[in-house]
Amino acid sequence: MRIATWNVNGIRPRMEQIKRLLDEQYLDVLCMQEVKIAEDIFPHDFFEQLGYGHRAVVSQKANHGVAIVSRLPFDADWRQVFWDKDDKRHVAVRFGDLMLHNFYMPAGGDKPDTDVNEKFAHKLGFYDHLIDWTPENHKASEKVLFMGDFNIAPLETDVWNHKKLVKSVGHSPGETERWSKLKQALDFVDLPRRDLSDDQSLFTWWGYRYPLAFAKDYGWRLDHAFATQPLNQDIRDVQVLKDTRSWEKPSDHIPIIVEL
DNA sequence: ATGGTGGTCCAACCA
Repeated sequence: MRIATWNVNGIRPRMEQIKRLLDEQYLDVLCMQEVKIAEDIFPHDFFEQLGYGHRAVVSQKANHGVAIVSRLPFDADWRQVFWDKDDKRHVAVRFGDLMLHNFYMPAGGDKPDTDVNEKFAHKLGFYDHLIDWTPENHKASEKVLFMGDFNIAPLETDVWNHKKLVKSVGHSPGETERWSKLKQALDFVDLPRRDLSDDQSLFTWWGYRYPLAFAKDYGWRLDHAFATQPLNQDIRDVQVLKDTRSWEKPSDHIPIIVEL
């Protein structure tokens, strides 16, 4: 079973790229973030024709929005609102004893200061709620997979320049501490780093604003996949698909694929 | 210290 996560940055301008990813990678399940489309006009027919007959969509007009599309039927779907702000950032599905959660965490605005930046307060509040909620709803002995765009680059080697970026939103101490607490909540394995040393850099996002960002490898690791220990036993391979960032009309994020 | 791009939707917000 091959499960992927990808922040597509708008599902409508990314239809060709999504089809290409599904075809080339033989995916069974795709978790998407930032679909940016009203729920009632989600392109269900497109996925139906590609063989993804099972879908769980939590989205809205213009911004945010998540979806899970699957070839395999799931037994149940679940949506949770965190920090009392229902801007379509979570959907989950259950395949037998496997619980799969898809998250799109708040980005957090420009300044890492909760006094002047409400978006940063929202980001920390969302994390705090999730850190409490996770062990209330799951056990470390269950098979749980958290995937998505968590908008935090936790390690020094998860950004292209730690010293330059340590006071930036996405890599500040208040954020990286919360990422670690979330990881500890169910004794999760950080899958993309499972077989990679912490001194090796690993990125999943290169911004559009500076056009040379990808060429110069000015990246951040914002997208994550966490597995509980029992699930980790079942995981055969983990891939980060850097190549997709050089496709025509790319998303600014790249996919992570987990094979069970 | 600043601005660079892209998506949504048509002024301005989000990232």
